[in-house]
Amino acid sequence: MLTQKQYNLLMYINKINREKGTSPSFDEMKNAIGLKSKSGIHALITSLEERNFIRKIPHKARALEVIRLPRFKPLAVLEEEKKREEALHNSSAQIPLYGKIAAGTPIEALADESEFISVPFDMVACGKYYALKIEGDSMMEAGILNGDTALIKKQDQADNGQIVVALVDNTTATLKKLQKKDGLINLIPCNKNYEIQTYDAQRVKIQGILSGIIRQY
Amino acid sequence: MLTQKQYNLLMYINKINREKGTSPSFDEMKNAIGLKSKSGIHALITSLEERNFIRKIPHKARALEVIRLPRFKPLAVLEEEKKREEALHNSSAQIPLYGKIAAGTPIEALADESEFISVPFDMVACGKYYALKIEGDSMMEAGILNGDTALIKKQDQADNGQIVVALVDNTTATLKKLQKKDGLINLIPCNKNYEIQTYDAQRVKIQGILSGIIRQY
DNA sequence: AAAATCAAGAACTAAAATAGAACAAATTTC
DNA sequence: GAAATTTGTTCTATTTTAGTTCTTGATTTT
Repeated sequence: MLTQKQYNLLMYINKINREKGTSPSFDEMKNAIGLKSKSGIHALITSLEERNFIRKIPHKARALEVIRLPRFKPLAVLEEEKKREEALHNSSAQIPLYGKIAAGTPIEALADESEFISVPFDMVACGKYYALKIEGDSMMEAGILNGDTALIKKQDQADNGQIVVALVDNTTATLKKLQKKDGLINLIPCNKNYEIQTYDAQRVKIQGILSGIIRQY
Repeated sequence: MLTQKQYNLLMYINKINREKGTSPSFDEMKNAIGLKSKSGIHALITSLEERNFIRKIPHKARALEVIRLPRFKPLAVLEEEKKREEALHNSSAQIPLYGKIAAGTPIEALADESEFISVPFDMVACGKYYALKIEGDSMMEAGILNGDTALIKKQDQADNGQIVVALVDNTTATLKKLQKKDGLINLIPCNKNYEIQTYDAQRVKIQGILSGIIRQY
C-alpha cells in the first residue's frame, strides 16, 4: 500500500481539494508535509499517480485530482494516531468525585469512587487526586464558592497557609486554611462570619491540599 | 483540480447560470472576477475546459455550461471523519487561550489561537468557547481571582446579572457583571473598591459570557 | 562497503495572471 | 437587411507563480 508520506500527502491534497475546491501547489504541499524541497513532492506525486490514487495534468499548475482514497491506513499512520490519542487521553484526567466537603463525614468513608469528573491534565501534575463539591460559603473570601468543585491532592502533610481538607476527630471534614502553632492546629475559614477553630494537633488529620477550583456557570 | 482564479470563475459562471438561466459574457466575468481585460477570462475558460469543468460552444455568445463542480467527497470518507471527530470531542476539549482580560485590547485582535488549554468536556456543552486569564481583582467578590482562567462562551447577547466580557469603544475588554437599563449599560465590578462604569449601549459590545472558572494552586 | 533510498537545493522551463489592443463573429436594433 | 452594438478570439508582452529535472549529500538496507 502507501507509505506514510504518500498517505499524508494524499490526504492533504484531498482535504484542500474539498475545502477550497483548488489544488495545493508544490510549495504548499511541501510545507504541509514538512519537506524542505519540492523535488520530494514531485516524487511522491509520481508514485501516487502510478498507484492510481491521483490524476494530474502534466505541466499544469494546481491540476491534481484525487481519484480514490486508500481503504486502509498505512501502519506508520496508525501508530502515530495511537500515540496522539494517548496524548489526548493524558490531557484530561479522570478524577473520582468523593462528595460534599461540609457534610461532616471522613473522606475515606464516602470514597466509593462511583462518580468521576474530568479535569484538565495540567491541573493534575502527579500524585493522587480527588474532587470535592464545596458546600457552604466559609471559604468565600478565598474565591471558593458554594457549588464549586475543588480538586484535592492527597497528602497528609501541609504547610502553614495552605488550604487543606482537614478531618477532625475522624468525623468532620472541612476545607480550611491551615495554621500550625505549638502543637495546636488552627483551621481558618476565609469568611469574617466564621470563627477560627483550634484543635490539638492529634485530633486533626490532613487529607489533602487544595490544588484547583473548577466552577461552572 | 483548479487554481484559485479558475475556481472563482467557475463558481461565478455556475451562479449566474443558475440564477439567470443564461451564461455571463466575457465582460461581465471580467468585472466579476476583477480583471481589466477579457483575454484573461479567455485563458481561464480554456483551462476550465481542459480540466473538464465546463463545456462551451465556440463562437457562440453566452454559451457556457458547467459540467461539474469541485469538492467531491466519497461517502465512506465522510462517515469516517465524523466518527473520528466525535471521538475526539468526547474526551476533553481544546479551547484557545486568547490572553489576559484586563489588558485593554479587543479580544478579536489578540485571537491568534496559538495557545490552547484543555478543559473538562462537560464544561463546554456546545457553542464556541475561549479562555482568558484574569488579571486584577475587580471581580474578587464573585470568587474570580487574579490569575484564574475564565472559560468564556462566545455570544453577543447577554441578560442582566450575567458576567460578560464587554468591549468598550472597541478598545478595552473587561469582565464585569452586566446591567442594561434605558439604553445605558452598567458594567458592575464585584469589588467594593471599584466603581460601576456606565456607557451608552452603542459603545459596548458583548464578546461572551462567563461559563466557567478554572484555578490552579 | 556497496547499493538503494531519501531529502535538499539549485537551475531551468513552463504555466498562470494581467493588461491592452485589434479584429471577427454573433446578436440586436431600427 | 443593414447598421450598430455586443460578444468572443487572438496576439503581444511582462511579471509572478509553479512544475520538472538533475546533482549532491546523508541515511538506511543488504
